[in-house]
Amino acid sequence: MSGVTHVSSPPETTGRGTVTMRALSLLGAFDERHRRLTLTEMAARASLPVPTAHRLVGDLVAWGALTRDPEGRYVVGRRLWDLGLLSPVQRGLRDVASPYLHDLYGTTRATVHLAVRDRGHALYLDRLAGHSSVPAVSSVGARLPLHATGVGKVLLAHAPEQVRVEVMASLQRLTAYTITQPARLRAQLDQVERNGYAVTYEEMTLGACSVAVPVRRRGEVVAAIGIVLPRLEATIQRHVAALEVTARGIGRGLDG
Amino acid sequence: MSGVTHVSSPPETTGRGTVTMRALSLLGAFDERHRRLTLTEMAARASLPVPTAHRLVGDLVAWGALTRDPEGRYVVGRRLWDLGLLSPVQRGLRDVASPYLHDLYGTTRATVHLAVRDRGHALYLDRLAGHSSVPAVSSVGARLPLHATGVGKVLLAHAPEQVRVEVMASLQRLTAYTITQPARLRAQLDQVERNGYAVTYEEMTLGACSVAVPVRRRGEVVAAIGIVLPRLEATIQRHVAALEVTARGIGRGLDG
DNA sequence: ATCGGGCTTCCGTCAGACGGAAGTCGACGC
DNA sequence: GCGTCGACTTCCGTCTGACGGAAGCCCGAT
Repeated sequence: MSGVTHVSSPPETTGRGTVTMRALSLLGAFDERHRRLTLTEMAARASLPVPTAHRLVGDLVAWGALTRDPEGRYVVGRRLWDLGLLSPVQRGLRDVASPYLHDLYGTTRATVHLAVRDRGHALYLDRLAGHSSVPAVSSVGARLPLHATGVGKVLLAHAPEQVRVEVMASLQRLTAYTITQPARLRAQLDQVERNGYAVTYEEMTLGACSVAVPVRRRGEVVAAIGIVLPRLEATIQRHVAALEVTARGIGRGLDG
Repeated sequence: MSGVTHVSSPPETTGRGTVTMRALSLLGAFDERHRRLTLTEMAARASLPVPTAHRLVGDLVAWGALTRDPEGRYVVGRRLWDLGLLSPVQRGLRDVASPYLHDLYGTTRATVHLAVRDRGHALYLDRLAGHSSVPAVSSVGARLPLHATGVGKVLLAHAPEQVRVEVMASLQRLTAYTITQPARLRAQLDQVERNGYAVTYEEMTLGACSVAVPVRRRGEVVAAIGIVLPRLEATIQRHVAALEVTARGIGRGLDG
């Protein structure tokens, strides 16, 4: 470790693109809405001629980045799943937090979330949902808006001003209760910072409220945890207490 | 979907290898024991000249397959994590099973495992461990031996004869209680098949016993779930009952 | 100041990528 | 059955972008 300068950011010659980039763009053809693709579809989504895609995909399959499902469609392979788990995308955080979250789930029996901020979104790192939990849109790996979720508000309240400005610029309405006025949101964020917790009332999904608190490491907010409930009533304080215990546990775990 | 023939398996010209393969081999340089690598290390592990690796890694970083950590080392990037989650590596199974497993955890407060057989190993797809749970070596994505774990024995008992033979050929000793005699193991597997559940007594890790049952989909064993406890005593039947309820739930969920 | 290890840039050579065209395969309709 | 169609796979002549040794750079250690 020494001469760490920087990888020359891609000049993007707008030409053909390197072979590597082309191969990667084929992987990029997969997303939440496209988990199974035919060769032709992949080629189209990656803007590559079919024979070229065919060659590259051959390599990807040989290595295990892709596999074919029973119908012959291509799907993301096991090897990428393995690699993904290796990613330090907050891996330390997930590993440390996991037992605490399960304990919390055991206590509350509510859907539990662990999220970090990824640019202008809340990135869900873990999610525990029992069977009887409130149905929710979240899932591990999902990116949800910062302004309409419990963990999102916490993360936003502790984000740099620049991020807040960007997010405020387009507050998408998701339900009748979504906060779409920048001023109101800003007021809430101030409260979140003061109170140390955030709440939402059906702002993301009807029938789902949430409470969330920050996870701090050496004082700095590194993540947020929250629970989702059908309604909050007067139970907020109790939940906040449980969440805070958990958050402190995780914070300590991160240092150890 | 039609002319599904087959991707010509790599003739492996033993030459330089395609660009794509080289890029992938750089990703392959990462594993559980090498999560953070310098450029030079990656190049060495992939048997590539440093300047070549540098160019390829540049692309991988630009695309998001790799990132640099604060110290300048390379680590698996967020985008691969995303992709990995997309992998159908039993994704349906994990998604369906998740709530059931959480319920089971809520009831037993023991470490809960969900695993499938991957060749001669048990591949752990999910793992719930509370804080007070028995410390265990397992983790999501891990591959553990079939002969020394609860879920492993279940999966092995329902595996094709060929797999059983292969596994029997080398029964690695892990603790003083690991079963290393093929005959004894085979007798146990017969019992597992008859009884419908498997148990282990500190065969993988000292201080950790386990009970496991198969998850069936339309009669066929597709996975196994199990719990880990400090000891089993006379509680086996109760745990088996809880596990079976869960397994049936998952099995039904898979069909729905 | 000097050294060494690792990262980055250069650039002349040429291996290997490229992709249009043609061949194959299976499904479907008549 | 036969023809059509869509999708996959193979071929192969062209030529581009990959290759990697050498040199330069940067930083920390001596």
